[in-house]
Amino acid sequence: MPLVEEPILTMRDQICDAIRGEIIAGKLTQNQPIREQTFASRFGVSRNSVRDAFLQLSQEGILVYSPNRGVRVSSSPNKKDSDLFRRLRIELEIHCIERSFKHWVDEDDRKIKQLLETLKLACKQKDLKKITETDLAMHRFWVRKASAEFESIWLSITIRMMIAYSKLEDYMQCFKEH
Amino acid sequence: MPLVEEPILTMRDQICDAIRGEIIAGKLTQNQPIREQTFASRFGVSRNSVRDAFLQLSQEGILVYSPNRGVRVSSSPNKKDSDLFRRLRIELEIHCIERSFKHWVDEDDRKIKQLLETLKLACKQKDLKKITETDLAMHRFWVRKASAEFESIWLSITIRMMIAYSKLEDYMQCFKEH
DNA sequence: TAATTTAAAATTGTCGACAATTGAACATTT
DNA sequence: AAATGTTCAATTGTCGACAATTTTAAATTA
Repeated sequence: MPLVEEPILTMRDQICDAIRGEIIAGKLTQNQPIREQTFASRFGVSRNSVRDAFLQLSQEGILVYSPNRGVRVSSSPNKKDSDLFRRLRIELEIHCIERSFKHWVDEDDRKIKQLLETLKLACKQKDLKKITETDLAMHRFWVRKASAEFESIWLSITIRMMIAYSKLEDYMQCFKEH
Repeated sequence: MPLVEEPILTMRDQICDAIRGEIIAGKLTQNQPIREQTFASRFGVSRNSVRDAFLQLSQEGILVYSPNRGVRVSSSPNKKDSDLFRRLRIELEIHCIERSFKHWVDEDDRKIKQLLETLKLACKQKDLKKITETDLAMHRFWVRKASAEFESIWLSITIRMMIAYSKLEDYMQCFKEH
């Protein structure tokens, strides 16, 4: 039996992660409509599971849902909005760190250190896709550690920022904070 | 043709609103499991639509989802967490007000004034259910006016607060702010 | 009796089929 | 030609059925 309960990945979560990845990687452009059948065929599942994922991602804000018209990739927020998202995100993360500080164990430390190394390497290589992915994974790790309750809110906010910014400076800045 | 486009209410949205209402009204208690079939029968729809609503409410944080085990009403956050939620909520609402200020029209003013009257009355009668509902509707109104993008995040945060607090003082305090 | 195993019932997960809605191309009217 | 109406294909919405999983209850064993 594992010490820390690993979260069960549902089909829906897998599809969500895949779509998020494609959007962050820039494979899907802004306002592009996304069809249920396309992804159903790609993953070899029925439309129903894809539909679940679409609804979740809409709630998350990375997709925009219109009744009877399906979903499209949401457009990036303006400067003021993404500044707000950044503030909210930082406030949330600080809270999560404080909250999970006392439950911190060596295992976690190793995990974070490893992710930091990956991030450092990715920064040097200026591999934006990898930087984004690793950064997301790292922050997500300790937010989830604090509470699964926070994870969904945090993800909603962060994912919107990620649509907006694809600049290297932001990630350099993130180092400082760590 | 209406001047302002009214949002289309899907079956899913209707079910979500109903469940939110029941939770806020205290008909569903903390950690109580909720069955798909129960609500499917109640609304006269198939389990699929109810399932969609459950997933959305889980993403929102008012329900907690476990794979293969369904959903349960989430438990109320502790003091520190709900304080965080309150800060985030206020920051979001201020942003939304600033954002939508220039697009404000008389129609909106009337709507808000009317809601405020209802709220005042409810406060005098100490009708907690009605206070909560009206307060929610009012704030939601101008958040949505600012941007539908914000609405889901705002709702996630606010709904968590509402689970936590059912005190009158909070609502009296909200007056001051208006 | 307490612990374990087994069987059955309840519940969620997934699918394919069809209904309802939308969008686009084409035809009709003014 | 522009506006309106009509058909048809593509897409989403909903349903019922069955598979997979979990929970509950009963039976068995030590």
